[in-house]
Amino acid sequence: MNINNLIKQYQSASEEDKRNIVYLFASAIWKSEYRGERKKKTFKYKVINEALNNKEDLIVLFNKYNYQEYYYWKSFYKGETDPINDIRIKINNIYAYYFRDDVYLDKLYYELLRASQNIYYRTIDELKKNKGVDVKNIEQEIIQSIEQAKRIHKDQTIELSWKEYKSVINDALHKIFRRCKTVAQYENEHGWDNDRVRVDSWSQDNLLVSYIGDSLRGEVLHYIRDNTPKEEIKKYCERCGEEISITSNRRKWCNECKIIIDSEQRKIRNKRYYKSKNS
DNA sequence: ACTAACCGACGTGGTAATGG
DNA sequence: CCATTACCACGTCGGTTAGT
Repeated sequence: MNINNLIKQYQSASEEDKRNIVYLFASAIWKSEYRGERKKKTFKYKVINEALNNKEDLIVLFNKYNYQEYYYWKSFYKGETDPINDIRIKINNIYAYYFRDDVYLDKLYYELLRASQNIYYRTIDELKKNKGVDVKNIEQEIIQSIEQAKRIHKDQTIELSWKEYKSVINDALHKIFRRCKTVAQYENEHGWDNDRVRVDSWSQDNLLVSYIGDSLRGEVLHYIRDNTPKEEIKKYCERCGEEISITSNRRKWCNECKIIIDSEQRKIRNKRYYKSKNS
C-alpha cells in the first residue's frame, strides 16, 4: 500500500468516501498479523572468584544474586514490513507503553533490579583498597533493593482495554487523515529539510508512517489527559486566607479583599498621578 | 489636597486547539 | 510529539471626572 497516494485520494474524495477510506485503512491495520508480546529477560553478570580475593562467602553471595529476571515488550517482525505493518507495530507498542502495567516500568525499577551488579563492582573496589567488607550488610542491601523494585508500580493514570483502545485509535485515524498532507504538499509549503531524508531505503511512506505513528501517540496522550480525573487544587486569598473559588489562574483575592486591595492600590496610583500632574 | 468611581489598555499564566 | 496560536479571566495601571 502507498500511503502518500491514499492521502491524495482521500483529499479529493467525498465525505462518505473519506470515512470509507479511513475505515478500510483501519481494517487493514487490525488485520495485520504483527503482534507484540511480553518476554522474559535477565540481567546477568559473571562472578570472578579472583576478583573477590577468593573469599568463599562473597562468592556464594554474589552467585546467589547475579541474575534477575524481568519482563520487556517485544514486537516481532515476520519478513518484510510494509507501511500498514509498521503502523500496527507502533500501535501495539503505544498500547504496551501506556496501558500495560507489566512492561516499560520506571527506569528506577530496572536500576534497582541490577543493583547487585553495582554492589559487586563496588565490593571488588573496596577489596582492592583493602577495606573491610561486611557480607551481611551487602546481602541486606541487595535484598532491600530487590524488594524496593517489587514495590514499584507503573505510574498509570487510567486503564484501557484493547477493545476500547482500538476505538480510540480508529477515531484518531480519522482526525489524522483530515490534517495529514502528502509529501509534495508539505514540500511546497515548507521547502525541504535535508535532515529528514535518510539516504538509504527512504521512501515517501517512511515519512508518513512516522508522522502517523507520532500523531497516534499524541492522540493517545490527549485521550489520557482528557480522561484522567483532575486533582483538586485549592486556592486561598492572599490577604485573609479564606478559600477562594478558582475562576482564573491569576485570582489572588477573595471578593471582599479584592475591593479593599483595589482601593488601596487605587489610592497609591492616584496619588502618583496627582503628583506628576501638579509638580 | 486629596479620593472614589469608571473606563479601557496592556500583561500574564494556564490551557485548549491546531497542524506538520 | 512539539511549536504555534488563540482564548480566558484575571492583575495592574494610567487617564479622567466628580466629589469631599
